[in-house]
Amino acid sequence: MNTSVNTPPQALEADYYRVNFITLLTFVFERYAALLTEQERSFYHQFSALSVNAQCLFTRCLMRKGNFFRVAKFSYQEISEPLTALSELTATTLVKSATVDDFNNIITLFTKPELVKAFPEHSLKTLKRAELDAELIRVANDTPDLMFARLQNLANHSLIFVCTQAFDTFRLLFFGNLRQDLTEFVLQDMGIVKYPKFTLSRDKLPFQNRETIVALKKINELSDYLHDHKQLDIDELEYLCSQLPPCTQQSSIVQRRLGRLLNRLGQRYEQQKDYQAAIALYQQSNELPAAERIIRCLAYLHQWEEAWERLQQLETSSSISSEQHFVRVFKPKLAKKLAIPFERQSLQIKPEQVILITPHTQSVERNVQQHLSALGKVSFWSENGVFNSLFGLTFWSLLYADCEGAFYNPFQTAPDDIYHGSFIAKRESLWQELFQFIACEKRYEKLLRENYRTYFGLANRFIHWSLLQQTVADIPIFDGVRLSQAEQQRSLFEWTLQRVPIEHIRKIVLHILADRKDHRSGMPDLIVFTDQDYCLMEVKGPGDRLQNNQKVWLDFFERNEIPYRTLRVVYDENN
DNA sequence: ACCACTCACTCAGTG
DNA sequence: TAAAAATTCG
DNA sequence: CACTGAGTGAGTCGAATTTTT
Ligand SMILES: [Mn+2]
Ligand SMILES: [Mn+2]
Repeated sequence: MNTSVNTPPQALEADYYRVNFITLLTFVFERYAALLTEQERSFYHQFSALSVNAQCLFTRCLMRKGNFFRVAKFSYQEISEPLTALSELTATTLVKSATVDDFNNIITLFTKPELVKAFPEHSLKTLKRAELDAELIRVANDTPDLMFARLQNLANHSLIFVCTQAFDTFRLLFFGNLRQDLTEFVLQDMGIVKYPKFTLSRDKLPFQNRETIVALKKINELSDYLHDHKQLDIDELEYLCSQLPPCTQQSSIVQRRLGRLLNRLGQRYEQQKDYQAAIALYQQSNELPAAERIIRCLAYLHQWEEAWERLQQLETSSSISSEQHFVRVFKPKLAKKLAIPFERQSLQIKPEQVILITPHTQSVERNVQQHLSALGKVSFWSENGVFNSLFGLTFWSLLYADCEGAFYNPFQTAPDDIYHGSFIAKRESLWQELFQFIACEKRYEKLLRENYRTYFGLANRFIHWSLLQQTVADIPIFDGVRLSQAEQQRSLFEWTLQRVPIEHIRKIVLHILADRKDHRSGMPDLIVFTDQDYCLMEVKGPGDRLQNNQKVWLDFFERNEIPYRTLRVVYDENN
């Protein structure tokens, strides 16, 4: 795969991460001092008062995974005396020496051989690591202090606990989320990720009150918990729900993330067959597919009238493709239960084409690509990548418009309001201008090429540069195809512009624009190029079926005369 | 039911 | 959002 | 004594994860 999206690494200062950390802290403190707790302000001030050495050590801890560390094991060139720096840290409230209560967490800081040697009186040698941990925890019930002391000794009394709560708040305020961390800085410093120029909003800050911060941190905590615990019974779910932040008149970001969390909790209740509880959660959610799930739950509960009522309401109120599709599918089922007459309005989608090919170890999609190449057809496995990329290239000027509430930190890959209903309205004049501009096919094609060249490699949520840049030479399958030199080196981007009518591209990206969230996925697996034509091809292996969002896209292709087909692969067992 | 492997080496037991 | 080095287990 | 099989310990490997820049 081509890697020319990147540039060679730059040299960094020895304490680059400390500098970045201070940048982050200062950024937040300057803007949000009023929203911080006393503890968080003290976090900032205590850190600022540390020696450079101690600042480095503390930052190193925060960059690592977990809350517990064994500083004696750290070996950093730029930290001259880690244990001295550590004593400086333990004198503050930033870091606490580990206590016997932390025993369970501490043992992971030692390797298996170390533990075996440290506790020769217990035969640990033959145990697997997980069993070893469990066994140690078990025997530590009898003599916890002694065993903890032995580990703390072994580690030169450098076992510490670092509470990340305060830093989490700073991260949240800086990034607007808790997914991103200090690595964003270094990736940018090294030139591995480059961002387009955009101006940060300064007047209106995204966080206006403490409640928003508390709510988001709690939502994040519960989400993580759900992620790590796949099996939860109803009591546990109830306990989680009792911790949910109130959803009264919250900021839009809380609304969205709380909605997603409510949906996940609702799904767990559905798995436990507690549909009443699930409905109660979905009703508080404004995120897809809450409305659909409520109706499905009502159906599970045999509350047909209520379900019918809500379905009809959804049919008239929602213009979202996936919800309309749900109505189309579910309405006949409910109507039948209620003995209401209805006319079925099914989608007009071309039937599957069946193909028999010899099985390989590769994926079905690659198999089909190989098959196509034998027929002299060039194809790329692009899924949503190509058209989302063309979306980004088309609407680049909207995405990076200088607009209040769009960009809050230097590491965003899309404006913050990209999924808001008001996204276009807020950029109305630019939008009108651009719409006029791309009305002309020549101009539009030129714009796409220009933006591709000008912005190539800049981080953007919709644009997958490395995919656009791919050539058949990057895909091992095409060794047998006879292609001209030019075709061999032609990028997917070029193939697309040369084969796909600009009118088709425009229709598709406008459709994505109409609902950036709902229409970003479900596009076919392959884009196939023939002499003059192209075709979008969804591949289905044995047992695979068209998903709803795929059907919606195929329906769109049908109505807009965009060439597509669904290929059903049957493996030839004789080979 | 168990689970990295190889390699060189020791050592007790056997004929 | 990349790539390589280091660590760890088995 | 020659041979065997069990056990040991060191070193290494691959895969997965974590850390670094
Ligand atoms: Mn697919
Ligand atoms: Mn498929």
